[in-house]
Amino acid sequence: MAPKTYIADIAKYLGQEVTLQGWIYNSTQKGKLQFLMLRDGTGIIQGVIFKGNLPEELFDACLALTQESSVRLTGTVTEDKRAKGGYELQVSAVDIVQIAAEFPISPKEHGIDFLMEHRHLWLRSALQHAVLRVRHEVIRACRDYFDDLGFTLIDAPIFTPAACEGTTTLFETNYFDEKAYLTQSGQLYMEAAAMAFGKVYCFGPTFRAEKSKTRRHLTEFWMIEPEVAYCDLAMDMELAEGLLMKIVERVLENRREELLRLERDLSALEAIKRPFPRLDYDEASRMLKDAGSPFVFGDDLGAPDETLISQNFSSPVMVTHYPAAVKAFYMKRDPLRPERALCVDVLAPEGYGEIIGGGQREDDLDTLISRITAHHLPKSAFDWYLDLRKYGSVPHAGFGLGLERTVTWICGLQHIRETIPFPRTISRIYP
RNA sequence: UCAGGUGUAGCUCAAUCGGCAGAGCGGGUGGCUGUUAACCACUAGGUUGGAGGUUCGAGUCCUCCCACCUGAGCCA
Repeated sequence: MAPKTYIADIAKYLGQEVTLQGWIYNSTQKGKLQFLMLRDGTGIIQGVIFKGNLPEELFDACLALTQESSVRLTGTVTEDKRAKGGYELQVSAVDIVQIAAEFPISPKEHGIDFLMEHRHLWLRSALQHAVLRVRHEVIRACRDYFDDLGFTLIDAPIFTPAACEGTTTLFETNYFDEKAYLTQSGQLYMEAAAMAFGKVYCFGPTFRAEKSKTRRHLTEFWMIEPEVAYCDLAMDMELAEGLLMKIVERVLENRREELLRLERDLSALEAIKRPFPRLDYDEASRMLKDAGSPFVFGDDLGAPDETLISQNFSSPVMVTHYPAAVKAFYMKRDPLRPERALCVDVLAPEGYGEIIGGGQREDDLDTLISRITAHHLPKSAFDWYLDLRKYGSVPHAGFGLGLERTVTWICGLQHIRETIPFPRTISRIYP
């Protein structure tokens, strides 16, 4: 009985007989020869079937193998320059697990809507493997980064009683005949956790019911949100900068092959260096005005403005001190310029725009109460949050990193939707 | 919600001025011992997004509707 193995480990078995278990990625016949491209999730290898080496009925049975049929192939591993990857399997036995029905996704071109309609099958393709493996690496880098710094992972709830930020749209659910909402951010809960554990982060899904139809938006996306007690804006920015460096270093170290398959320009990632450029809102405004943007001083930066600024730098740009009026109620004001918030947005380079938003939180009870009133938020829903300012309030800060936007940038993709296994957008909840 | 665009075979797309509904791929059948999106021959495959209208005649023009795409606003 030949040992079972994975294609990723095939080099160890050169000259030996092994059994591989997988699916037919593509196949082609040439008379008495058949070539079966087998994938098993770890890689792809070509199986060669020659009529003279097999019982005739087995050779004929293999002719019936369709794309994505599941098979166990047993054969000898050989080296062959003619094969992609350098190795081949000289097949001696075939165990057909199932003959697949006609697979909708052929090796030829398809439109994005068709592919998304078949997302559950599209995941089998090489490019989607590459993107989702980079996603996995980014997640691992984030978790390792915070874990190594002594942070505690504290999961935030997904059902929440009220908006974290009053302006945006919430998904409403019926929670035993009461209204509940899907979370827009774990931040307020992380503030509670930071007062308990000092350094914390959460990593979970986030929901926004905004009717945004752009390549940067999903209705369900994942965020990594650290929160640190006794932390000011400058320390917060150091933390964010370190996280992004860690992500970039790790994907360059471990996912080079996937990035190259995605035709990512690696030099753009290799060019990223600390310290990242830091601009305050006034400097950013001047840059936009010089570039001829219709930007109005006092407004939030629009998507084209973010693109314009980030294109001027090879590393992510940190834009700070936005007008408090355009930011959330919990942002702490700059004591030197009370009309400004102690906040930071990090814009990814190459025009990718905002991937991080964060800053220092308002830690004074009375100020926070007046902000909640001014924003017309239901105070009763925030009683627990206000308790954090009553019982040992300290300066603290944190940020949220949008995972899919980060992966879009790292992979150099045009659109965010391929960076999550099953995207949810305003027009898609299937499959 | 607003602006622009698209909708034709399973998929990707053609169809001139309003004049016979087409190709490639994929599928099926046959051929080939080195294919990489193979190649060659044959073959099946259509409610042109939907409903009205104009016309001798509509994939094409008009009205309404639907779906999707790309942006804006909002945001990560």
